[in-house]
Amino acid sequence: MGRSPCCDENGLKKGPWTPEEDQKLMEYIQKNGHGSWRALPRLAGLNRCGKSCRLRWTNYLRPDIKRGKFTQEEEQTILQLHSVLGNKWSAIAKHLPGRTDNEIKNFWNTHLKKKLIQMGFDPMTHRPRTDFFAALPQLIALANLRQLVEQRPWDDHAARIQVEAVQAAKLQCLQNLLQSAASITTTPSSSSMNTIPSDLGLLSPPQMSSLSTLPSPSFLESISGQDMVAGQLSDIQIPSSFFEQPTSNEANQQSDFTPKSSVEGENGTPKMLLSENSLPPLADFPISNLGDACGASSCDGSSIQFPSWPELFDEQFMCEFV
DNA sequence: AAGAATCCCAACCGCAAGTTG
DNA sequence: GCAACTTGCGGTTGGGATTCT
Repeated sequence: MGRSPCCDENGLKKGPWTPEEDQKLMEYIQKNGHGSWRALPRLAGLNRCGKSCRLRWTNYLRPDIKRGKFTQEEEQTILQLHSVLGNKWSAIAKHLPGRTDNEIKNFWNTHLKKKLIQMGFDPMTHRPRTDFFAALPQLIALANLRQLVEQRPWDDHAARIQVEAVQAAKLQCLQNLLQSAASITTTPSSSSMNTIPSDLGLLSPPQMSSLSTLPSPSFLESISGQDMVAGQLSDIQIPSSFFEQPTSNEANQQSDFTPKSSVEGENGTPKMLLSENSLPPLADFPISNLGDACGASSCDGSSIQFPSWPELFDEQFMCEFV
């Protein structure tokens, strides 16, 4: 179970701070500074561990702390900094005077992250989500709901959503297969024909451009009927990096967003990562789950089971693609 | 009105980096 | 160089508040 909690030692108090404790801590620090946090509780007459005192001070009692709702400007700043720095909350907090890393982290986890996901963006990369199909059932359900509300028969617009979705699913699948083929030529010992490792490299830019009809935020916006996703868009601005090709700096940052275990092979040699000029991976979507209400993210680095060719591609589609 | 579900955030946990002797 | 100690950081959680059914 790991080491025992520091505050369990000597029966030190845990949990919410009382106003009396706050008062003691504040008075002591204002008088003497915090000095050694470990020694502070004893000197201040508090039955807490130093760590608890430090957190209470830095996250709550510090006089320069700004409380209350985050402003639009702060929200914008957090989004921009997060797109560059990732989950470096303390670094982000340095750019927001009066805000603590904990507060920013909470705000991110409870508000901004959800907004980005709802808008179809990957909150870690700040780029359009590649597992958009995970949200497809919800989108279709919403389209249905809208139809019910308006008491109208299923209209062309909603039908078009389904057509586009199927088309995009096919493109997605095709890309996976192309990746598979590429991996076979480069890694002969790789997995079986029907199991595509999701950490493969990407298609080259020309190949990618041929798949550029895959869903984008504008697509999401278009299928929203101007009121579904657009409602979310109205109160949040899209970070400037969303539709740009990644810069080399961004590519370097990628390692911050990716758990080391999924980046490095067992012997520590790096597996194929995003190339500097590539778009984000499109292969994270488990096709076999199409139509299921999936979780918020499917970027789990696991393998993807593929259905057989005939199930997915009719001749007409292949002709269109070719 | 009441119970269930969800949201929110203060606080905790544990790891890693930095410091000291 | 090394071990012990301290501090900082990011992820996670418990439980109160709020909303939904």
